[in-house]
Amino acid sequence: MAIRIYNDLTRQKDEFIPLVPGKVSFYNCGPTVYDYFHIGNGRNFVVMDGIRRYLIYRGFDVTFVQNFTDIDDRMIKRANERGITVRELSEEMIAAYRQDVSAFNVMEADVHPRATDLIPEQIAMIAELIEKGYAYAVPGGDVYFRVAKKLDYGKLSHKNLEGLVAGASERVDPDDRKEHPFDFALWKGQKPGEPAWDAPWGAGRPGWHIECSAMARRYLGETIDIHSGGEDLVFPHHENEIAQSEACNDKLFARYWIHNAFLNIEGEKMSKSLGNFFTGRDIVKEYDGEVVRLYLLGAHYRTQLDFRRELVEQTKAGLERLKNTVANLQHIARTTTAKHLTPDEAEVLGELSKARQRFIAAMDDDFNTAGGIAELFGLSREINNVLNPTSSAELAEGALSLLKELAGVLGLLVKDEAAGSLDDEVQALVDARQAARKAKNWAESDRIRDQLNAMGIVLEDTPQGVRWKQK
RNA sequence: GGUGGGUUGGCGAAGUGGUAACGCGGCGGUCUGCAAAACCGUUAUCCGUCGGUUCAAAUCCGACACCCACCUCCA
Repeated sequence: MAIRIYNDLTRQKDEFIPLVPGKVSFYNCGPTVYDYFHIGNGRNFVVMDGIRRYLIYRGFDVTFVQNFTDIDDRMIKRANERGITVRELSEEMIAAYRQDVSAFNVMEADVHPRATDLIPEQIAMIAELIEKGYAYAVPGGDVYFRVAKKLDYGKLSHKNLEGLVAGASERVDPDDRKEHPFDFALWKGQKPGEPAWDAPWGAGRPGWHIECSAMARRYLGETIDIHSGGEDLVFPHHENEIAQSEACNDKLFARYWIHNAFLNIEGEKMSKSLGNFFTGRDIVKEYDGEVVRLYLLGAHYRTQLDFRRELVEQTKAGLERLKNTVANLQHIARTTTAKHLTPDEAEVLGELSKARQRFIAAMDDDFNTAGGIAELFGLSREINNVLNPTSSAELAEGALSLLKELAGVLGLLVKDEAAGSLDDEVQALVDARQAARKAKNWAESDRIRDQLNAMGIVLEDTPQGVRWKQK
C-alpha cells in the first residue's frame, strides 16, 4: 500500500515515492513574522504538521524545514510604526510564534531558518542567475528575474505569460526598468532608512521569493520531495520559486506540491476591515488548542473550511467523547482485578487493531484526516462496547495504547491526562461524599459535590465508581 | 476575461462506478437518591437541477444554476 498525494504540479493524486528511499525532504512556507499569526496561518501549520507526523508514522525519515520571513515591506513598516528595529520585531514575533504554535501541538521544525540568516546564500543564488542570463540588475540596485527566459514559467499555476498580461493589465505596476511586466524582484535596492546588505550589484535586501529557494537548497538540496504552503502562494510565490531554483540548479525543484485551502471566518474571508481577524493567540484564550486542532483536521486540507464558534463547540463535544474513552480505559486499567488477557480478549484486541489498517488506508489517500478521525471515533465506540470493569488490565492498556497511537499520529490525545491520584484533600472530600451517599445523607453529599465543583473538580458517578475531572 | 475548487441528513463532514463513514444536535434507552456526565441504540430510499453513458452513478460525460478562491509579495 502506498501513500498517494494530490500534487498540484500534476493535478492528480500521485503515488508518493521520495527521491531517496526512506527519506523525505519537506519544505513548508512559514510566516512573515511582523505580527502574531492568525488562525488561517494556524490551519497551514496544523495541517502540514499532521502530514509530517503521518509520514514519520509510516516510517519515513522526514526533514522538515519551515522558514521565518523576517525581512519584507510589512516588517519594515511595522517596525517603523513601533519604533523598533526589524530585528527586534522578528525576535519578538518568532518567540510568540513558538509559544502560540505549541498550544496547537505543532512540532518544532527540524530547521527553522530566518531569511536574514541566509543572505549570502541568496546573494550567491542571484549571482548564479545573473551569470546564466536569467536575471538582470537595473539602475537603482534592483535585480529582476527574466521570466520570458524560463520557458515553462507558469507550470504550477497553469498560467502563461500572455494570459497573465491580458488578465492583469490594470493591476500590474508598470516599471520601465523591467523587461517584462511579470519579471519579479530578486533583490531590492536600498531605500533610505531600510535595512540593507551589501551585494555585488549594490546594497539592498532580498526579494520575497528568493529566500525559500535559497533555504531549500541549503538545507534540503536542489530537488526536494515536498513543498507546501497556503493555496494563495501558488501564484506568484511558488511559481517564482520554481523559476529561480530550476533556472539556477537545472533540476526539478520540488516533486510534490501540496497546498492547503483557506480558512474563512463565519463565512467570510478573513480580513482586518471586516473585523473577523483572529490570531492563534486569541483563539487559545477561548478554546483548548487541541479542540482547534481537531477542528482544523476535521475537514480535508484541500477544501475550504469555515471557522465558526458554533462548529468549534461541536468539535469540543466530540473531543470529550474521545477523552472519555481514554479516561474509561485508564480507570479500568487501574481498578480491575484481572491482569492478563484471556483468549477471548486476545481476539477482541485483534478485532480492535483492525482500526489501524482502516486509519492508514484513509490517511494514505492524500492525508484524509477526516477519514482518520472517523476511525478514531469508530474505535472509541468499539472499545466502549467491549470493555467493562471486569476486563483485564492488559486489554485496557492494549486498547488505550492503540487509540493513543492513532490519535497521536494526528497530534491528538497526546497530553497526559491527570489519571490517578487526587491530592489528599480532594480525595478526603470524595471519600466523605461517598460515605454520606452510603448513609443516604443527600444534603451532605450534595454539599460536598458543590464544594468540589467550586474547587474546579467535577464528579461523575459512573457505574464503575466515582470519576473526577478538572473543569 | 483567464484558471481552479465546491454544491451530500437539522448543523458540519468523508466518500471518484456497486448501492451513503464519522462528529454535533434530535429522539429512544441503560445507569443514577437527585443532578450532571457517561454509555448504548436510532436518526439521508438519497447526494444542486436537467439530460446522457453503464447491468449498476453521489461517484463518469454534457448542459444549467448558485457559491468560493487565485490572477505580483495575503497561509
